[in-house]
Amino acid sequence: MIKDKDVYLNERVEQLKLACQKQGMRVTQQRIEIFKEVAKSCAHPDAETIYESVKERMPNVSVDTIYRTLASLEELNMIFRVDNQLPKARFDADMTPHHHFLCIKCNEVYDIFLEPGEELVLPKNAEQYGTIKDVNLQIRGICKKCLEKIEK
Amino acid sequence: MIKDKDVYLNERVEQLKLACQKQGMRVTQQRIEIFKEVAKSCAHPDAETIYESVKERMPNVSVDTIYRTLASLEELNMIFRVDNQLPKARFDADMTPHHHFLCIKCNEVYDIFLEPGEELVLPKNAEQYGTIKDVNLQIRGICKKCLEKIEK
DNA sequence: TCCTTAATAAGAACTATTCTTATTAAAGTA
DNA sequence: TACTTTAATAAGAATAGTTCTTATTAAGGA
Repeated sequence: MIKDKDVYLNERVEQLKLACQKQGMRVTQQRIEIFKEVAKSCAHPDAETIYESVKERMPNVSVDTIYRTLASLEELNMIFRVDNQLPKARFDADMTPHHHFLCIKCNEVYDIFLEPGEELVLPKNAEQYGTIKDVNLQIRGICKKCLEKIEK
Repeated sequence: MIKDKDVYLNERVEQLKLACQKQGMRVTQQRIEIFKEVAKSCAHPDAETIYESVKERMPNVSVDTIYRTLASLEELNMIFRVDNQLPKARFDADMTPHHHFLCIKCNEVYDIFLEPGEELVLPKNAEQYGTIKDVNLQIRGICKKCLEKIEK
């Protein structure tokens, strides 16, 4: 049974509200709009993109609020920053464990989900360095779309 | 038989010279010094750190040369950029395949080498996204040193 | 409804990096 | 070895992404 996108989004917004209350953080309109913008995108948007979209609905929103809010959403564990070597930070609101394929041509980020039962095996001596908080597999390459363009 | 550090460094500098010649790039003093600085460090230094060190031997070296040279060394496949979520890019001259443990407290980067015979298993559907050029496993956590500090 | 203060808007400031331009030096040639 | 060409450099200005400062607003408890 496939969950409706709006239902999913509403659920996540409710989670955000609860998380805010738990942390004594206020549930502001900006926080909700910015979170929704990340949560409904599958493009792993950067701050500027989020700013442009949110501004359409909230014309007075400031760039600073975007950055500040993204940082607070990160602290609340509602979104995370996707590792990349580009100057702009990119964000992802899908907190289910997954990895990423980054295209070195178009900078698109694709999600890689493990198949059921599949599990990422860590290097044997990974734990000797300290307490592991987060594991991230980045696969860099040229995506199918770009490969097609090159062929032409 | 453990290879002497200086021997290793000289070997790598020779590789750099060959790579430059192959690409029609000039073997400049700056290129060599900057490369050596990255190659002899195990701290995955950032551009500023490299600049400060190189400046001791070449007082007139410019910040721009550091960045430009690091980019050209990257193109020559003599160094690479370590993924991280911090504002400063960090560099690694060890091109043997390995992964990283990043401490979220002190920002130290530790190398994780696979044991002989060990191999990183990629997600089954990783290849469906395109041609893979590079695979990178980042493990984020709190390093032993920082854990000790916290205990005290 | 009022009050407290966390969160915000606006724009200045900052930091890492890149660009511009005149100068230097690598390396091929005479 | 000196000469020539031009890639690479130094210096500092410029830019891009992000963060800070301060006055104002609004969330949410009283």
